[in-house]
Amino acid sequence: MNVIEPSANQPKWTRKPEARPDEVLEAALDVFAVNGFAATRMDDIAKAAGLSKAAIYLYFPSKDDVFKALVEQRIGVLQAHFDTAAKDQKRDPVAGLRLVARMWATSFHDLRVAALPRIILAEALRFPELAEFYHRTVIERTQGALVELIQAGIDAGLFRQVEPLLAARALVSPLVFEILRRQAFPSHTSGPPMETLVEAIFDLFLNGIAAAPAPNDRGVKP
Amino acid sequence: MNVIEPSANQPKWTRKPEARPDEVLEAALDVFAVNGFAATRMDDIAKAAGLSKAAIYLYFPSKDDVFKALVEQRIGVLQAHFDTAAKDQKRDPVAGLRLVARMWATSFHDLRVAALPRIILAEALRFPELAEFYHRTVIERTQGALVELIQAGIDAGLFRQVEPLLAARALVSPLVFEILRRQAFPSHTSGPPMETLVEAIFDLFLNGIAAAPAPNDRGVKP
DNA sequence: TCTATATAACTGACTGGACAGTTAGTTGTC
DNA sequence: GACAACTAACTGTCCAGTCAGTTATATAGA
Repeated sequence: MNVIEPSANQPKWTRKPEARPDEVLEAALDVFAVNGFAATRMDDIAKAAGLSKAAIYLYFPSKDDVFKALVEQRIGVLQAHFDTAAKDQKRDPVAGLRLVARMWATSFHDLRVAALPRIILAEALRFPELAEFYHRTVIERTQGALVELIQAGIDAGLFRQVEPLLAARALVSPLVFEILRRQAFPSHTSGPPMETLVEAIFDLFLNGIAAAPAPNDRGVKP
Repeated sequence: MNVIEPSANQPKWTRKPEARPDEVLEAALDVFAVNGFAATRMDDIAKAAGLSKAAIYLYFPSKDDVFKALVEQRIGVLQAHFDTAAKDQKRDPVAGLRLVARMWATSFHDLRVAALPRIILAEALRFPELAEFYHRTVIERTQGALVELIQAGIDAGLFRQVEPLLAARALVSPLVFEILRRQAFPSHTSGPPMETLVEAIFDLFLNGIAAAPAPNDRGVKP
């Protein structure tokens, strides 16, 4: 929560005005992440950005639009990561899947960004187009990449003949679940750090889809 | 969305007044499920219950309390199912786990009830005590039951030496995920009905934790 | 280098609508 | 006629969005 302050006192807009929209979005992310959408006041965002509420309306037509712009900004970046990385790895499906899982963890290392999926979920009814956008840009693409990798693994005889889409969700859902869980129940967030957890989830997943003699069988007691 | 109407027209309170709180909660469930918490007006609930807004305040002190009462009412029932069933099945962990998964599907067959987890997730920040209550009554208990079953399975040599808590979440999360997904992205809800999906998810899960020669290996192509 | 003027960036104070919660009074029942 | 069940209309507050005005910057002319 970095409130932007014009150094100490006087010069009120020495900062470059063309940076303003991004500053507003940065502040908005801080505030939305803590309060969710509905409970966030434009005044809060303004204060966090070191501006007055009216100034925000110079750059964004409405509160809704601030939120949409924020999501598009952060999600665009995130999603680009995913599918370039996935494409690179078509040769080695296991490595590809592991990479996607790890990127997931690092992408959501910023807790403010991790709050976005929760907020979108919460506001999906109010912003069907936004939900649709998120689905198209993030969910479908990630899913698509995973499905391809899993299918490649099946074709190569590395994985069992599972339903790829189902398997993709089996990998993603514990990760999403964990993110949501940590936010909704902050008092029950003991346990290993995200990175370790991702490895464990991935191992379990891999064992679930691995062809008969599990290639990764540490933990098995014969 | 069954609006309660005093049959046709006149007799305005021939209904038993002691049924009123439950009628209000029933109506509230209808409305909250569609609109979420914040966007639901007390007038909406009142209308759905065939009452005036003021009448609701005769039975509940505030909107928050209506919501809390609703959650407690619906969740209490749901959770009772889970752990009795789980206790019965300690002898056969696989059957026990399968039963819990299936009960899950049937419990959330009522789409209005399925909306509750989403709403709680959305409002967790606003109602930390409610989130806490939900965690205690639903999450911890379900998790506890699953962990016991999984541990029993490991002890019996049926399952690999996995982290039981992690495995429990690996089973639950795709189910929760599916429920949330269907609500947030109603336009992308093709695919098999919940029941079929639960079976598929369960099979995949079972393969993930099964001891070396998978006891359930339909789907494997040698 | 020093005003003067134009204009860009911004703000304080306001408006209007929505809605949770209240109250004074009405309608029905026994 | 006494009491329970209920309601219409009101109150107060909160907040998104607006607007009339203020403060800084850029440019120009002297």
